[in-house]
Amino acid sequence: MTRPLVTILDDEPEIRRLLTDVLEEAGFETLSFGRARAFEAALAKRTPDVCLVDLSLPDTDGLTLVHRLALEQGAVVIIISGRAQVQDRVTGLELGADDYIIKPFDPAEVVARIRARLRSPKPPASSGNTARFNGWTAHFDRYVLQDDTGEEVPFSHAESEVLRLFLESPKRLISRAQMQTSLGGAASESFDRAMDVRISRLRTKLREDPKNPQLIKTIYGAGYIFLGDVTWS
Amino acid sequence: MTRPLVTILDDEPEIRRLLTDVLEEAGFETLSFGRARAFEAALAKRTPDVCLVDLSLPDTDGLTLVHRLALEQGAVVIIISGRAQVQDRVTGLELGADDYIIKPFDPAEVVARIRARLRSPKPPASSGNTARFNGWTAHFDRYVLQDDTGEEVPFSHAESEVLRLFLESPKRLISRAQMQTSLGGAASESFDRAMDVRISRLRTKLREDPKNPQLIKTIYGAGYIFLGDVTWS
DNA sequence: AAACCATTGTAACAATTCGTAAGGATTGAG
DNA sequence: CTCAATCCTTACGAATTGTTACAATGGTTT
Repeated sequence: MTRPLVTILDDEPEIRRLLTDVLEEAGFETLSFGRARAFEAALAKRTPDVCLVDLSLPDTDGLTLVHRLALEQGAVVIIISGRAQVQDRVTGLELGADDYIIKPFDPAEVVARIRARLRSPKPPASSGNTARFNGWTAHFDRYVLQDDTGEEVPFSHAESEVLRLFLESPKRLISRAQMQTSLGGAASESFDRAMDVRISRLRTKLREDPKNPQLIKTIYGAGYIFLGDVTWS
Repeated sequence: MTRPLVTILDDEPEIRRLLTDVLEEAGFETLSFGRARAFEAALAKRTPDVCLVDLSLPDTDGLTLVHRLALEQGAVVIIISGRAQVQDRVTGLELGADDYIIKPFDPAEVVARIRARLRSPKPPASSGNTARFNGWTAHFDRYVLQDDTGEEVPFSHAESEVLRLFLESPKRLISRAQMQTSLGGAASESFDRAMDVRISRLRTKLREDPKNPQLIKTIYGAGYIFLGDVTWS
């Protein structure tokens, strides 16, 4: 539970198994995925400390994923790739990866490099932490909402996940299933009303009129739409 | 702002010249040495930001040097070695090196890896043991916190580890798992509550309001964020 | 329109996670 | 060995979040 979480994203099951074994042995918690979508779904549940990513994935642009991981999530990102070209390594590192390991790799070296990265912390996130919308300013670094008069309303981590999802996709329908996977991962099978409760609590903090919400609108049978005009800074 | 200083320690003149050229081109200041003794003499003058070290040096034990550089000087240490054995890399990284590049190397990759390391600045270890933040000055050499009025509050070693971790990564979510590895890392199992206690004591010394902490914020289920504006010196 | 079912809102409760006081184990100095 | 300092462990109260239950709402059928 308190061991560092390492996520493995690679489409080869053998690689996943090898890494899982050696990392568990080394005292890490592991989660492995073969597809980027499943991986992203799990991200919100618990931010991993280290992400091992293979770039040659079938269903996404790996470099974009690396960029988002490194900058927004603040995780240590290590690319593991069969592409041995120097240019690949350089661009991978420039995009924010913390290390680049070439296949075939030695498991012991992977462990050593992970440990080396965990020793030195990452710099503070400089941007992408604040969003303004309709009289509110959301400070995701401080977990605080600020209204026009400067009054502050704190929000929790669970609420921040929902709010961030809305603010990243304003004026677009977000289905319940989308939220579920985006926030809860492969959660409980029986209906997860936790999402509704999160949104309910968020609405309260945004001082929405329950009868006539202006910002978070419910689309019966489909999902939710966030109707604010969002500016990130 | 001055350009980052990269020192090159390698007994092959050609390698030194190649690295010097490419690093100067990339916007770094460089100093190169063929012997460890000359290198150490130069250390006293100005601590480099990055040290490129070849392990197979004639006049010293390279690994010891790496260890001292990494721990005492707080520089980024990158080993460049012809020894390709995995075990060499693992021990090099475990001794505190931040990266390990194998000869023959591509200059562009060396530059990319240096840049990647400089993105996350290493904590100043022996030089620069003082950090200022929000009305406080932390003296890690004396284990003392000083407030604006000059009043001093001593803190213990355990507290200093936590505080240092926070001051190195301000405004970033730090997971408990991350803390565990950063603070000694060994697999003491029920470490979880001890961490809470450390933070609790630190908060008391920083005179935080337990109901509304301004500096060390708890993110339920996720970790902690230190919200100070930190300047190291 | 009324009746009916599906979906959503939310209050109340339970489970989980966190804060911290108190006591005991460990370490180091004399 | 004793004492003192430090730090881990334990234990219990507090805060946050998920779950359940039921009311309210929207849509559909009769």
